[in-house]
Amino acid sequence: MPALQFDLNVTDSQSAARAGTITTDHGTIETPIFMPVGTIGSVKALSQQQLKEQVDPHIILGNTYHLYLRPGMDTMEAAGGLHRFMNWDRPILTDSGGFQVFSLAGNRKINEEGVMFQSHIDGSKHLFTPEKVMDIERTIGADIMMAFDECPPANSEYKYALNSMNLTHRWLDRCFERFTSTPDKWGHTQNLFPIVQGAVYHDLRKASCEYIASKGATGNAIGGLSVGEPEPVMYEICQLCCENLPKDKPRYLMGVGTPWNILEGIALGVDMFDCVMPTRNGRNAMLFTTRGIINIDNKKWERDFSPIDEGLPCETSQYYSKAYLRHLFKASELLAFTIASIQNLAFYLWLVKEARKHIIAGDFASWKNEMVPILKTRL
RNA sequence: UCCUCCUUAGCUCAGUUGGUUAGAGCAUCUGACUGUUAAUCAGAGGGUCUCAGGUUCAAGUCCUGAAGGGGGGA
Repeated sequence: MPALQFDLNVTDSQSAARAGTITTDHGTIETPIFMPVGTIGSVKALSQQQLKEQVDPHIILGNTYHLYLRPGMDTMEAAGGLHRFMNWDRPILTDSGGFQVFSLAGNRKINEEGVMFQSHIDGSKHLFTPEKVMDIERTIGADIMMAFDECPPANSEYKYALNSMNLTHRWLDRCFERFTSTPDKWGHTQNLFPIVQGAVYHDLRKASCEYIASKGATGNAIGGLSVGEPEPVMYEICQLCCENLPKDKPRYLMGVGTPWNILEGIALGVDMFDCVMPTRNGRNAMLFTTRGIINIDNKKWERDFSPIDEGLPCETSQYYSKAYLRHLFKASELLAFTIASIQNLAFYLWLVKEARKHIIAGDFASWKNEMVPILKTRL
């Protein structure tokens, strides 16, 4: 079965930004792309219909750790995979759960074999190995499966980062071994993306990129960023990684970020992004708009009956006023979460689409430099 | 027009045998949130302790009276 295909359409003349097309069995993805996070088989607060009609993302995320714990693989198997279970016919990418095992699980023991951890739901003990994670991601039916990695904190010392990176590389070998020896589970092609680690150390990052590139995967990810390091460091490491990863394969910067993080990432050569920020912050009353950031909880919006974001081509953003949305938040109405999530996701998708247009037009970098201060503005 | 209970933050209420600067929850306001354990978390503002006297070194707390309110009895 043909693997995922990446066609590089245009490269920006002013920066390392590029526009491409990823083709999967569940449809094409135009890059650069932002992928909404749907951890447990749902982009929180949105129905699949709302997601398609109001946000229209080419691809969404699911999470191995969360889906494995609930509903569990028996149900996933019986459902015929996540696409059928949630009735989503576009591509799905699954994070491997490495991030969760290290950031969430209370008790965990890591060794060469894998990670022993306790469920945050009922405290039950589980073992994740690279092989097991591959099996789970096969069963979920992800179009893009992420390798099982260790995500060390930003302030890791060199020795820890080195050992962690080497372990991630050895686990990567095992991921590929399992991946290549098992068939696509549900009739569509599945891909495995490896993840660069190495914390903030240049030599480690470079070595990791080379190792990851040697696997010849259909796409590559940059992990271990936006985990507490200063923004300039994040950009610096991101640039180093982009320069050392294959040009002809999509590059995925995991977990990033703010709207300006995304534009800066695109300028450095990143093609794919995901982040909980638009949905989580949206549920906490923070709106990302074409004019800047709004805390819709603030009293200043109490009688502002203008549309939520006049500059955004999204029906929901025009249909409801700021004052009404503020009222919904103040009254703890569930509709608030839906509207805010639609606004933020539609804005993120609009942002990467605009970026793509400007890359193709050849003026991405100068457009980006104009946009960043606007995106950071507090309204 | 007899008895009894109550009155403390916007709301509902804690406040010890009188003893630092009268507290909580909710509400309000303001932040935070980056491969989702998050409709979460943090901070701030807000009080003539119903009013008027009195006792005391010291009164939200004890005494007297008034006002408003709840309950009960002729």
